Parts: sequence; C-alpha cells; structure tokens
Amino acid sequence: MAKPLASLGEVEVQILRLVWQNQPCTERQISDLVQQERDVARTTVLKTLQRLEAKGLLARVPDETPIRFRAVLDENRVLPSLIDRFVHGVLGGSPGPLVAYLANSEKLSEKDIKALQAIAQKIGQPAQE
Amino acid sequence: MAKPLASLGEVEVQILRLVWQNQPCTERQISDLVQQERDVARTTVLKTLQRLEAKGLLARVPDETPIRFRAVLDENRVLPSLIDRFVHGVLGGSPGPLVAYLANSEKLSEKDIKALQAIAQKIGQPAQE
DNA sequence: GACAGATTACGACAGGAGTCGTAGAATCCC
DNA sequence: GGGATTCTACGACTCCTGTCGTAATCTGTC
Repeated sequence: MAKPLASLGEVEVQILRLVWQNQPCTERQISDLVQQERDVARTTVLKTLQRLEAKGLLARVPDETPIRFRAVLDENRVLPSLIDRFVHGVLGGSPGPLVAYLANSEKLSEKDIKALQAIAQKIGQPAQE
Repeated sequence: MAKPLASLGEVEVQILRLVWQNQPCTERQISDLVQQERDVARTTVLKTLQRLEAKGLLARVPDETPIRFRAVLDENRVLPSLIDRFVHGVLGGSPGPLVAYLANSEKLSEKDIKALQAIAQKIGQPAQE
C-alpha cells in the first residue's frame, strides 16, 4: 500500500529534491543550497525539513551530531505520484496536454528525446490507423 | 508576456475546466457538474467561481439574469503555464520525469501517441525550418 | 403586492504551507 | 570553566484555498 503520499508545497519539493541529490545531508547544507535559489531564513529550511520528516518523507540518520537527513522514498517513487496527482487534479486525467507541452519544450535532453522515440516506437507497434 | 497567472487550487482548476467545456455557463450548471465528482455545497462553487473571477480567469457575460461565466483565457493558454509551473516547481525544470511518466502511462490516446511520434520525429531531425 | 424559490453576496473558519524570531541545548575553543 | 558558535525546537503569523451558513436580492406567479 503505497501510502497516499501527503501533498507537498513548492519549497517542500525543492528541499526534498536537494536531499535526494545530497543525502544524507545536514540542515546547513540544504540551507546553503536553497539560499542559492531563494532568499529564506535557515529556520524556514529546518522547519520544512521537519515537516517533511513528519510526513514520513525524510528520516534522520541515527546518532549523528549535526542531524543528517536522508530520504525515505526514492525520487523514482515520489515523482511519478506527484505527476500522477497533477495529471488527475489539473489536467483532468488526460496526459494529452503533457504531450503537447513536451512538443513545445526546448529543454528536452538527448536522453529525453531518445526516451520519447522509444515510447513512440514501443507504443507505435500495435499501431494501426 | 502573459501576466503571471495566479496560482490555482485543485477545485479551482476543476471548475475552470468545467467552464471551458460548457461556457458560457451558470453557477447552477457548474455546481451540478462538480457535484457529480465531489460533494460540495453550491455556495462553495459560487465562491470559487468568484475567486476565479477575481483572478481574472473568468468573466461574466453582461446583462444575463442568472449570471453566466465564460473563461477569459483559453485552456491552451492556461494549461501550458500550469504545466510549466509544475515542471519548474516540482521537477526542478527538467521534463525528463514527464517523459518517463508518459512511458508508463496507459492512458495515452491514439492522438497522443501520434503526437509523441511526431515529436520524436521532428526532434530526431536536427535541421529544419 | 406578496410570497416562494432561486440567485448572489458576505463574512467566517479551518487546515496547509511558507516564513521567522527567539530561546534553550549542544559544541567548540581558548 | 566560560564565552562564542552552532544547532534545534517552539511557537506565532500570514496567505491561500476549501467549505459553508446566512442574509440580501431578484424573479416569477397568484
């Protein structure tokens, strides 16, 4: 039972991403990184870290003096859920707009394009028209 | 540049979608539709309609007795912005996870697949235009 | 004109998320 | 040991969104 996964705010997701990329990490590390992108007090970061912990998304590494956090769930588990929620809540369940979005996206990496082609290929198989 | 586009809550987006599909429409119509999906009081719907109006996303058709609302912005304008915001806020700017998501999506319509293939095709070939 | 019913506006409250200030606790360094 | 630093926990606010209740308005019908 993949627990519902509490809803996440923007800062929460940002911090969660940072933890994924740097875990296990201290509040200080995260604060420094966050502050490169937005101007917030360290207590805000800590608070967010705590909320994330309360939501079961982060955990503390035991017995470390400056507390270090690590993610409980892999991003490959969380992101899809978040996307799914977005697709259902905002797009009404249809991924169509996403496809259109990607079509106009200029930020597709080589890898993304490859993946897209693979999808098209794969799904195109049973195709008929 | 299009104005920032106020942030939207889940119910707000849902109602906005309903308006897009039925505009111009009355609060009653929307309420009936919304209530097919979630149990809310009509005043809640009206309030949401008003907030959407305050955000500049809906407008009233002039001089109609039961007020009728219509969308100020086309969904083809709003959805991409919302997706973009999501990609930046949640995915950190990379559409990669979206691609992965689509790869596992079972809900792709024929049209979506076609579009996907077109994208893959188009991008697959560097020079054009 | 008066009443019933529908429509709309107002105001209120709750919970979540972002944001901090402050202060107590733990550490470090003479 | 004691002061300087750093780390943490609390508690407090504000804003946004969801959710209504209630009251004021408007409409159509006897």
